[in-house]
Amino acid sequence: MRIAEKPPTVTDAASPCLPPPLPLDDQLCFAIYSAAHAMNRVYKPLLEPLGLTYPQYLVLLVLWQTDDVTVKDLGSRLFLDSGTLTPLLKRMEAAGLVTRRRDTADERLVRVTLTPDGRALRDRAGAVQQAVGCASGLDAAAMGALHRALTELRDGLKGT
Amino acid sequence: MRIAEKPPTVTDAASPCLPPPLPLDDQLCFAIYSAAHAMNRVYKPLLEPLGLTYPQYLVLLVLWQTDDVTVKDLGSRLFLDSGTLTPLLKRMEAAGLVTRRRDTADERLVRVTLTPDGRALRDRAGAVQQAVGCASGLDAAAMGALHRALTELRDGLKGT
DNA sequence: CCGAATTAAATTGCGCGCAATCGAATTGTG
DNA sequence: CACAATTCGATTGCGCGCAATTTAATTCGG
Repeated sequence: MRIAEKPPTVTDAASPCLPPPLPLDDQLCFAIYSAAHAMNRVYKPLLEPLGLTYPQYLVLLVLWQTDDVTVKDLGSRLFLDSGTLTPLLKRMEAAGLVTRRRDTADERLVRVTLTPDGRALRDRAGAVQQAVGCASGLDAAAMGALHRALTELRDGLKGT
Repeated sequence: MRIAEKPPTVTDAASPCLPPPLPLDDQLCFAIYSAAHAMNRVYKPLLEPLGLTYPQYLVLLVLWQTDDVTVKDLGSRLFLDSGTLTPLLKRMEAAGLVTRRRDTADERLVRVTLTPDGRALRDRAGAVQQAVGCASGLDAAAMGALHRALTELRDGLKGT
């Protein structure tokens, strides 16, 4: 079952015991991979004036919704672990955007909170989202369908 | 769940015409971002027995289709640059999967070719793709629609 | 021809992303 | 209470991914 139309160059002989690998451009994984990088390349120049990387922007999205969360909470929301988040949060703390301190009741937990500077960046995020939405070139319905399909795929893969 | 004291929303009043940022889970960029990482997490244990990372696997997908390509060709097909590909290809060369040598006619070019070992891995790639296809939990039609939408999005973002 | 502009890779530096491991704190069990 | 198991975060090591710069080869303009 091919995902896209038959590619021009490669001709598959009638299926042997093991099928030969699908060509690159027919594979869903590469469509996701390359779209993710393309998206990151759009965000990068928009976030640079805010002094943010894309993952740092995601952390702020969480904190703007729910301030004062643990590293574990952040990780479960962003699907990242402490190996990624700890140094990232330290850089954000050094930049004055968040504070990190141990929970007094349970000293295993590190609670992450917004500083006024981190909270202030919220105002400039709307323009970033708007710019990316325009750049996507998709209408709202297509974006919605894409969003649902990707979320379903991600959650399906997670269980596996 | 903390008691919600009203945050000092000086900023909301400051720019009333700009909408507040969408929540994380509503954003297409995060759906793509998290789906890409989920996909990578599925591939990793499947590729590990082959001694491959996912980007290395993508390089092989290109070479299995078209052997003997330049680094630049690889980059344009995978949307990667030499800063990523050069060390990656050196690791693949060290692993005995590809050879890298300067084009005799134009010494600026580095031509990448499969070794017998690299070519042999092709047989084991079909099983990997099959396993991922099953893990996705999507039917062929949904995968096809997703593939088309992502490719359109990626190419739309590229021009921007 | 010769020098300037262009092109292709390599290199450097930095920020993820994750597996594996560790140490400290907490919880569970007898 | 003791003590094993669990949980959380930090740390280490490695492989991307990309911007910026460098070096070498080629092409172009005069």
